[in-house]
Amino acid sequence: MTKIRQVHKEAMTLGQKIRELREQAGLKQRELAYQLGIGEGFLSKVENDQKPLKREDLTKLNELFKTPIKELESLWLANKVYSIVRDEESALSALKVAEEQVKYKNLKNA
Amino acid sequence: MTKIRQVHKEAMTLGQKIRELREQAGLKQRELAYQLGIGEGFLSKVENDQKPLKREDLTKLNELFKTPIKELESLWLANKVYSIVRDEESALSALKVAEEQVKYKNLKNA
DNA sequence: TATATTTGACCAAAATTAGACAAGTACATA
DNA sequence: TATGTACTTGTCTAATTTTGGTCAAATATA
Repeated sequence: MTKIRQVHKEAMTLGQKIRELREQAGLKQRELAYQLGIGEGFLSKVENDQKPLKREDLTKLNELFKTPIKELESLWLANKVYSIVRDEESALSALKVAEEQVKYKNLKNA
Repeated sequence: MTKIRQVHKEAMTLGQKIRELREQAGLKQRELAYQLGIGEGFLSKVENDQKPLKREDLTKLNELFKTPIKELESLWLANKVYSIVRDEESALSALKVAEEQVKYKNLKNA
């Protein structure tokens, strides 16, 4: 059994994911925005990753779209992380270090 | 030629690094704190990664200790990242996603 | 008992968040 | 061409968070 290499692994962001879900559900921005209790302009920015979404809203999205909540949360957190390393020269090495720290911590309280 | 596995790769934090440098230079906290223009209590927190250091202070540290500035900056940034993913369940996957995003961005403006 | 370090409580100032709102685009089509 | 619909974007703002500490008291440590 050969392992298939993932050739084009998409670097999906939360905004892209939300847009995808919304379109699959056939909703307009205004409709989804209404469900979330925000304005359509704001949702547009969220989908373009120009504004972060409140964390609680992930739950609402999850109820609407029945997508694995872990995925949304992971993308949400990734956006936060990315926004602080985005224009840093040492972005990649910092991420590696942080990763080690997380792993190390997980070991300790395992 | 066999690849040697790194058995105990140190997950060094900025605080640990600063303490190491300070002790190697034979300085007391109060002395280094004075050089940096901060109180000893604050430096203690910095060394224990309970408070972040101002970024400019990295430069001062670098002048004092002649350590590669990139390393300090990377650790400094890593601390910021770690502080936001620290108690998140999806910390690791979020870091992976963020990493992909950084790589993707680097590709684009390469 | 000194000396060194840690910790908790507190704080002002600065930055970020979570939006609203209006104006601007894009695009289809009557 | 004009019009409508969907989306984007710039500017503004109040409220909240974070930053960058201080100081005194509590703990090591020698």
